[in-house]
Amino acid sequence: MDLNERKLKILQAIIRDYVQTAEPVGSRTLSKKYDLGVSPATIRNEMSDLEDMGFLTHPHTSAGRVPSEKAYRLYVNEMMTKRDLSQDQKDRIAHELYDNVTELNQTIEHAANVLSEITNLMAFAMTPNEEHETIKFIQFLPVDENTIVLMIVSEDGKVQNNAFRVNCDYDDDMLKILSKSMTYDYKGKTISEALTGDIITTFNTDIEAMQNIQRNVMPSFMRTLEKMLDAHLYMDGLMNIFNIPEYSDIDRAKMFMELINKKDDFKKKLIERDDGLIITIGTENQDEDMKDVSLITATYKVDGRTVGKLGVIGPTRMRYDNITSVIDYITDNLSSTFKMIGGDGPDDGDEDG
Amino acid sequence: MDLNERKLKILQAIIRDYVQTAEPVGSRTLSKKYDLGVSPATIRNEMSDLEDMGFLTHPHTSAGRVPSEKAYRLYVNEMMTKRDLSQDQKDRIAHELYDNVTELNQTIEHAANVLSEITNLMAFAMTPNEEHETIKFIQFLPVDENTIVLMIVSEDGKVQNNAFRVNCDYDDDMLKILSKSMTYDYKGKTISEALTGDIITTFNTDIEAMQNIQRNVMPSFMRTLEKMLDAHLYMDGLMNIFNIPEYSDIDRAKMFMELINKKDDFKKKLIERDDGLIITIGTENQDEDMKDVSLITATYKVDGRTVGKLGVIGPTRMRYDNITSVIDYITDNLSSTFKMIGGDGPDDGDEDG
DNA sequence: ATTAGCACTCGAATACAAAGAGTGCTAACA
DNA sequence: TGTTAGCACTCTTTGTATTCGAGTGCTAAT
Repeated sequence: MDLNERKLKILQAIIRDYVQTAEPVGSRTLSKKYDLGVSPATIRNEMSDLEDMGFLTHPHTSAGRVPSEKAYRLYVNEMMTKRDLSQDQKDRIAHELYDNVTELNQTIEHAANVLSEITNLMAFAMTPNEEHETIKFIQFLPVDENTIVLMIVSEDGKVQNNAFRVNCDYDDDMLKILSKSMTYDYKGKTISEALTGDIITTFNTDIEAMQNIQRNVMPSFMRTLEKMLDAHLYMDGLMNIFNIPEYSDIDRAKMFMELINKKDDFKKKLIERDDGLIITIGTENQDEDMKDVSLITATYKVDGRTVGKLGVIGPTRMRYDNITSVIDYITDNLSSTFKMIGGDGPDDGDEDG
Repeated sequence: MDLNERKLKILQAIIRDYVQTAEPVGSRTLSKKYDLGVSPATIRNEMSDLEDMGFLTHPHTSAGRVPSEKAYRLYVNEMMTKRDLSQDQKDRIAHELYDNVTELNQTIEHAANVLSEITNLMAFAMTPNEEHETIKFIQFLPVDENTIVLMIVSEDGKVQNNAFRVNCDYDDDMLKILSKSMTYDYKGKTISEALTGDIITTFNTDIEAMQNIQRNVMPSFMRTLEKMLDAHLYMDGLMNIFNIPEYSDIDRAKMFMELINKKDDFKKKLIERDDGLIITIGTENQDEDMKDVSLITATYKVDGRTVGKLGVIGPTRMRYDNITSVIDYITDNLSSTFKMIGGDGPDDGDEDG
């Protein structure tokens, strides 16, 4: 049996229709709605073949056909064409990503937001994983006699601060010396390197007190580095699941919510995925509890380096063509936004693998 | 007609039962489950009276009785007794609020988390509204030739930073002078005062360039102040709604979600509420779309000053006694935690209204 | 004043028939 | 030989009684 032109055309029509209506598609409706040039009976025969080939399934005898995962995969690989975004959509995206951009994280949050609004799905965006980010400077600031604020700034201008308490004496000058010494030693190192603990700061003035305060400060310093390393995951469009027929059953809705509510797990899954535009359909996700959702992720770049991911998650029945087009557009725009924010001097230097 | 002892006892039993089961309570089940010492027929008569008095309603003729808002209000005002928390609950709360506490915000987030887990409702916690918080110092730090990081620290050690771009020349020393001068002028002022724009910084060295950079920096400074002022709202336990019978209908679940998903609106509602433990039941909420939920909020304090709110939201049928006890316990513990973090030197000084 | 008894009500569950959408097969047709 | 009309068959959905049960409200007896 051969996947000839006509079978493809019929399969495509079924996918289109099912994606839109979420109802099994029958031969009669198909022949009425789409101009296929053959009778329902012929379509039925072809459908039967397509089912034998594994592209369609049958909820029960007297129902229409539903595309299988294999069909979606074929569609995504072979039949899908890139859509142009409407001017309105383009404007909305540009508005969210370019207007009033002061902070990286805010822009990424906006990206998740606009993606969910356009696709009507649950969308997410992850901030860059800072592993290869280099430290620019470190500063300790006194708040009161036992609270210190630590601030770490990376080359790209990302800031992480942390207030913590210590149980030893210190004064303004000591913190200044500490800041200076540690900046001297850590500047240019990546965060991962800093976290190994191999870097040891020594002081010209070998006052006991200096070493003491440093010892006291190190745990918080490490924790702050860890926090800085940690990618932040923004999610948006949770509400959309209430409009998706697949989740009109409260139990299914719950399962879906549980899946993405374990944020750390979900983040891990995202980090593990390959770069570029990746589509995994149903059981293609090795994860048992993702076996009837599809996940689309893409990476955005800064200075040609892959830094963050964004995407959508939803039922396998989704508008793969529209969604991938939107994601493409957003990642492109994000990347150019980040060229703007993230230091324009292209410090094209050593990037260690 | 008089709300005698027996009526109260029956009403209380009905409330207890309904809160637990979410099913209308009949006279027969009531007499079986609770030791009221009277027959179902008597209970029926009393129920009828209670209905006339507005404490019970009747979904339909042949159903049991359901407590009205008025009944819940009576229960909350008169019949409710404070519950002791189980040791397990106390331990969980202590664990979340005391262990590994380095940051205020994290502790508040944990408070929302543990509150939702214990009550099985949607819980929230709001960071202090910083209106009366005073500024401790202001610091501008260079990142690269046109990106500056601004950091504002309050007396209580809260930090807000912001990276932004400016279009004028500056160097390290200029930013140092700027930081020093502005700190001199703003130190001790509340954030609201700072936001009025009445404070004008002048420079000893009247170099043109200094004034120029300050002009460039002010908009971001103001925005950062605003951000600092903005209370952060943490929510937790959204998933719980899937286990609440009232929201087993997908449309109701959606309505509820929409209510709390407009985070800014919700935040505003919370800020507007009075201090202390406040319970509003159903239509007692002036808000139309909150007419069938109950909202319980409480405030926690730092140094005797009311600073933040937390609470739960859910169907009017909720365990008011358990919940208020838990909230009481958490706010007490939060307050003492914040005595710990927020500078132990009691700087009992001028607090301007 | 309390309670047993009983008729009555109304929603929920059950059963069953009819309708409708769709398939699969067969035979006729171009 | 590929295509199509026709028809029996399947299975869900919808509608309609019918029954069941929990519960009320009233009355009369205690």
